[in-house]
Amino acid sequence: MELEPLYKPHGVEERWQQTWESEGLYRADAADPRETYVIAVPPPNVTGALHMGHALNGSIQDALIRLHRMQGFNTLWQPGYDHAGISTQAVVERELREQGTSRFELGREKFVERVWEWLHEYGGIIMGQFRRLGCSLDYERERFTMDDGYVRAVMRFFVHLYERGWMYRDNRIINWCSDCRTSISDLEVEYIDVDDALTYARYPLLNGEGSVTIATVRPATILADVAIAVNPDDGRYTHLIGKEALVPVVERRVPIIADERVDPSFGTGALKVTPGHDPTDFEIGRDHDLPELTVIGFDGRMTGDIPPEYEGLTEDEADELVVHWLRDHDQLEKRESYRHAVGHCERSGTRIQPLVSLQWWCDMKELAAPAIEAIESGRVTFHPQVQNRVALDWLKAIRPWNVSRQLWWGHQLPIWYCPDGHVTCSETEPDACAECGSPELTRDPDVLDTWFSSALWPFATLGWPDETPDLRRFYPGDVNSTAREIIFLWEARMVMAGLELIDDIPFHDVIIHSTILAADGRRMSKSLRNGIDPLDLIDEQGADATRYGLLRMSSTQDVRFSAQSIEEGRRLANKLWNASRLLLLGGETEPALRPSSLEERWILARIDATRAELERDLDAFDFAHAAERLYHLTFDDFCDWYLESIKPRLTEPDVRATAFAALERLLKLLHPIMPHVTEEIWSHLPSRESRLIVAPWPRSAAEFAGDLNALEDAQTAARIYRRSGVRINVSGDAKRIFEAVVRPAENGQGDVGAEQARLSKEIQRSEKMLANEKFVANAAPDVVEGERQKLAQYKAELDALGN
RNA sequence: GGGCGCGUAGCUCAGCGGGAGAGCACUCGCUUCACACGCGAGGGGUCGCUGGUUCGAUCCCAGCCGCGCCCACCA
Repeated sequence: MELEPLYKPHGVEERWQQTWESEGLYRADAADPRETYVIAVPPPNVTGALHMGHALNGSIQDALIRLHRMQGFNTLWQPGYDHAGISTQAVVERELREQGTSRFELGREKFVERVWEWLHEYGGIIMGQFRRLGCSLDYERERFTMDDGYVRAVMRFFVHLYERGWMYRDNRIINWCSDCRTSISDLEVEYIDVDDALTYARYPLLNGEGSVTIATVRPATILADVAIAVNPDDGRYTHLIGKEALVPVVERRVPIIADERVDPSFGTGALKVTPGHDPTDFEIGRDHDLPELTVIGFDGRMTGDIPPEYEGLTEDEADELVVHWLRDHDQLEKRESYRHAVGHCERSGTRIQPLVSLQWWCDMKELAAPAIEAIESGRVTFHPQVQNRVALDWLKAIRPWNVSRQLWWGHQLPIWYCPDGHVTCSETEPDACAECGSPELTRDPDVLDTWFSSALWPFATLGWPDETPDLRRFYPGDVNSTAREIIFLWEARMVMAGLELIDDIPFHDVIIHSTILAADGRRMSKSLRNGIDPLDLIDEQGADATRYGLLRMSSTQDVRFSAQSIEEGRRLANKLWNASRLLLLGGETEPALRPSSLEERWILARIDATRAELERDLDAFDFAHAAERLYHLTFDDFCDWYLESIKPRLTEPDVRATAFAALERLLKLLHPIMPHVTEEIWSHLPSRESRLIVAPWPRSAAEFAGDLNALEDAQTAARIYRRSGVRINVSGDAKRIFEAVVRPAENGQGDVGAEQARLSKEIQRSEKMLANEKFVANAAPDVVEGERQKLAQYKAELDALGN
């Protein structure tokens, strides 16, 4: 094969991806007795396409998987998809709308069929895109949160919780999205600052003169008022507690009650209580046994026991009408502009409507306790560590989870009702009501929150609830890597579910990776059009460059996308390619460790030291430093010093054999991050016993450790020569290296004076420090000793310059 | 309102108690027979501001200014 001077990833990468997969090298086998290393991929939405977050996370997980595969672990990287209830349903509904129909016209059964059809046609493309990134997932194991086995796991989980007594049905206030037409969990509500008007309305007091004024941003909800509440310690109002007031418009008599949840400093200090449409009011209402009136329906329009002119109005229209009424009746005190945070559905962007609704809830307290213990004891650790606290704070303040969704796409609740309203909970369809034996059963139409099934991912993908060999072998897993925003939605719930159902944590380490922001520092988003498609990067620069770049720019915090980092990766791939060409163009030689000189032992020591550092980096999930380290090992150590220094001797068989052996090790270290170019080069090397992807990770080479500083004399001589033009005396190995590395052309640009001045300055600084008695007395001995050595070094170099 | 984090070279970021670093960009010199997607040399920073601790502070502490994220039922 012709080795061109420019490495072209296109074609090469696809070829290796196909080879690796078709040779079964991604496969994990439960019968393989070696120690396991397991990662379950965060299942992407089945409707989605690869974005920057997936690409970074894929690079992270694949680096870990490939490292451990080479280290001899039985590695499993589990692939699959999430059915993504709301967004998938929304995608198909949009298509139906475009076709002039709707899911209601189709009916539930037909609609669900339609979703499956849509998915078969357009869904599930990301695994192909992960392949293009070079991700070594065991693709034959692909799972879907809606496949038959998985549905069984979800049903089992629900029934388990029901039987535990943690799953209950209750009329409570929920977050209603009138666009998605479903409730959503607290975690899916996004608070956005909104400019509203704060309306001050006078409520006349009954049996007496005067009125009490309340402030509200939602005048329409006045129609559902059932009380006025004041803080018991608010002296302005204590005399009113126990009295009654008249609600405007509907002229309802309501009590004035005391509750410490009322903030005296807000508005007038008097709160209109609307349990049907406000979470705080709902709590107050429950504690004071107040009725829960509803005046806004699931469609966002006015409804219920209201004056006829309000029926069917939108909330905004009703607001206006109420304000008119107040003005007409001289009960409008004032309106002022008011900016505050209002909950919106993070998916549709619609303003959340707090509504009282009959829903299924999961009490999380007892599930959370073992998860808290697991994190506090360190059995599960988040990286970076600060996230442990974040997760713990949430778990310790955990609230009931509204798990039912008013959708058609998802896992329908395993709940049946008989005509008498008895509840039967069963994994499979029951014949009769568990309580009264009635055969007339109706299944609850709701489906479960998507995250309910996601919580089972680490073990449902391995066959749970069956005791499969895979489950026994590959559970618990090792690592889970994900974005920060799903710590609560997913990570915490996987830990809870794993501990509850299998009595063991699902993984030991959770990597919370960077969010890659656009170059302008904002989130990448479709609407802002500031996103970058990772597939474009792969096409333009190659998967290796993309992987390297993403890891290089990653951090423990959010980062701006850096095109330069990807570019750096491309140059690294090209550099490796050309370094290999240098050796290969001289003909094949069997790799063998036969170092006969200082510089040869030195590069082996450098590679080994980098191996150890790299292992530490990856162990700490510090991918940026891992990438940086490999870059410098390749460019500086391997190419600029080692290859340059042995070039004149590249015809000697032992030098060549050693160089190939050193290159082998270099390729191995780089493979987890840049799998394709390394495998490609590897395939050109003589005597390959296996693919690089499954080649053994280099063992530590302690025998070369003593040669780590071996190059120093030659490096000092070269540096002085290049800067000053002065050739200082070196001998032996150092002289040979010097001659090989320094080119005659570099002569003539040196400036002796500048170099002398620089050294003199350093000497001055060092001498001043050492003359400080307090420094010598107080500083750590090794620091003082180090400073003395530096001074001696500077002086020696200055002497060498002929001073 | 509570919590967390960040402000270091033109850009993107490391460093986090003893000489201010990397990559890119910039300047200069090299058509060196692996690579000009290269090699060598260099310019560029009061390390957000103000105090404090220390022999010594970019690094620790306090306060301030600016930016970001998360959590939270203030109508």
